[in-house]
Amino acid sequence: MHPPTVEDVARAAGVSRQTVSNVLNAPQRVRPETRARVETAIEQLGYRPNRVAQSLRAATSRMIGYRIEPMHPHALGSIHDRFLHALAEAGRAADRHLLLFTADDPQDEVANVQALHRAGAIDGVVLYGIQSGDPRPPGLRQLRIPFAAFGRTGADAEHPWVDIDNAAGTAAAVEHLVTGGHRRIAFVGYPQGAAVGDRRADGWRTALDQHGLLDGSHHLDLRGEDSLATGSRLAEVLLDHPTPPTAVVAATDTLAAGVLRTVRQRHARLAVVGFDDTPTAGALDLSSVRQPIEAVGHAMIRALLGPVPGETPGEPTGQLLAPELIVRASSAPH
Amino acid sequence: MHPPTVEDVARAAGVSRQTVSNVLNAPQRVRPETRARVETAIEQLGYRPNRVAQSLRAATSRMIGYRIEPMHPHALGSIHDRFLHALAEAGRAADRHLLLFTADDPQDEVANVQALHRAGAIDGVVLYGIQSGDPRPPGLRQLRIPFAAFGRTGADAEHPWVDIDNAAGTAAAVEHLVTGGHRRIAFVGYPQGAAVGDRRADGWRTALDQHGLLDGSHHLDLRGEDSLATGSRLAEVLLDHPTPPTAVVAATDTLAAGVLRTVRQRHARLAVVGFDDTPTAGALDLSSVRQPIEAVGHAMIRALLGPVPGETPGEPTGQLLAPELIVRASSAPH
DNA sequence: TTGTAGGCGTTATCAT
DNA sequence: ATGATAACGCCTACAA
Repeated sequence: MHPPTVEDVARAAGVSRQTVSNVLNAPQRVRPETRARVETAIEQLGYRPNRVAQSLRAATSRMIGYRIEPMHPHALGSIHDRFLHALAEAGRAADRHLLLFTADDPQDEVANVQALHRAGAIDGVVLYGIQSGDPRPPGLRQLRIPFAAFGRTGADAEHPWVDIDNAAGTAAAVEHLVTGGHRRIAFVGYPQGAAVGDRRADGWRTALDQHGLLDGSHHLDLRGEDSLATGSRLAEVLLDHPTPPTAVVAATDTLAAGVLRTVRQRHARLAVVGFDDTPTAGALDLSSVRQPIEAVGHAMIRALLGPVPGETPGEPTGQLLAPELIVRASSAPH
Repeated sequence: MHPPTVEDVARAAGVSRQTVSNVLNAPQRVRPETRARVETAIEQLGYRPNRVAQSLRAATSRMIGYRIEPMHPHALGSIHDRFLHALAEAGRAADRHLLLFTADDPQDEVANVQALHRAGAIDGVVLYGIQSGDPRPPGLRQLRIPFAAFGRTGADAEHPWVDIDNAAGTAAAVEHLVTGGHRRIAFVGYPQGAAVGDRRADGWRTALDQHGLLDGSHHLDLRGEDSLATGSRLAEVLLDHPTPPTAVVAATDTLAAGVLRTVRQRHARLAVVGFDDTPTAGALDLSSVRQPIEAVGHAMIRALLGPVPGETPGEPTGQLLAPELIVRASSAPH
């Protein structure tokens, strides 16, 4: 009826509880003969150590908290799905499971994390959607709750984080387009001030500059909210310019999709590269910068389980991962 | 340092551990005076009952397992995000948390669930992406592990399930279009044999029939894989027909988006309604049938925590929820 | 190499 | 109304 316990296994194998425990936790200390007997009993009974008892005993839940946010209704597709799966997969490799919880806002998130941590339900937490000046890292640090952040706040020296090298992504897009013969390459991004958006703009600008293509291209840097309509509208602006670009680097696939729509409507020629490699990109045959999310997942679990931040000050706390450009038809040389 | 325990609270309040426990679990049995003292101590120490100890004691983890699948790369956007959040939110209301795990396939999923259940890590599991003939429900039933399924397998009498009334969704779309004056309304869906797709086709056909509009509309029922390209191609076929439809009901937003693309390219007039109300629909101003995912989440938690299946045979085990049509510009009357 | 004892934090049972 | 005892299943000493 109830799952078997060490006691049951011990009885079945004719040994004591502790020998069973030893077989599992320190096999070398048990005579092969006895071990075999115990292992057979374990097999036959289908015994699994009770994780709850283990947790109580070890004062460790082997659970990692993760706040699942309501979906942004305007986002055409995000990498959140991929991230969560990658995190779960990375957790499996480290014998950790994810505990999902909800919260009303970042403050509430910290409060819920504290409650879960005090209750012994989680050992730490992974933070997603980090913004500049995000209150969660300092909050959790003060509570001395282990965490790792996906993204940077601007004050990241004191806690573990993992981030994508956004600038490298747009730079790679520019390289690719320059190689394809393009000389006037525009950028369509979201408003200045958003950290991620600014870094993506930086990569574009820097790469252009390295090829001496930056002069007089101020009209080629357009910003707006992250939506299909905005992408569409900004593409109109670009195409209507006397010296229009021949290629566009977009800060997101959503913006890129908007650009593509205008391009198709006007039968214009304009190479486009997006960012994030969402399913939308695949569907539209849109070249896109792909974030190495699986690697991020592993890095975050490692960062979280690694040395406690603050204990060895001065150590590197962060990790920057390079994205990869996926080339599709939208940026094929004419 | 370590979180406070009942012991600490008891000491602080000058009572025994059990009185503290009583204050929390049977307040009426404690003298108001004492209770107040204990509650103050709890407050001051920030005491939270240790969930792990509670679980060990109660032989219940208050955790619900959920397998997170890798994202389908071709899906333009799915309701999975919404579903997972809804489930977590519903769980919160019932003092349950979700434990995420991964698996290679349905078989592996059942095996992992069994392991987690034996280990006391989860009390039950929620099944997503149910297919006809899905092996998971019978597998879990045999293992006597509580579960609830989102969707139906075709043999659902013996376990709790929650499903969307897919036929009602497409029927509502047809009603809407008929009201708008349309007489030739096509259906674009995925191949026959897929249960969900067939039900959506059924709703379309039934509603058309009720209005006497079904005659000679065989050429208006087209199927293909769920992709943008397919939607696009099938729209071409429809528009090229001597008596083309004036409206289309699509089985998914992805297919609908493909239809829309063709419509725009050819400057054709064709009302379109999609299914799932994904972010894509919002971005394209596409009317779409919205699944009541939040309600599904609550229903599933209730179903899971409800009476154990099989104990009271003959009871209704399932629940069918009606979707809602979201009207946008794509189906506006001409 | 194997067994005995104790305790992780909680709560139900039973006494006072 | 409150307190002592025991048990959930496991594991880390320590003892034999």
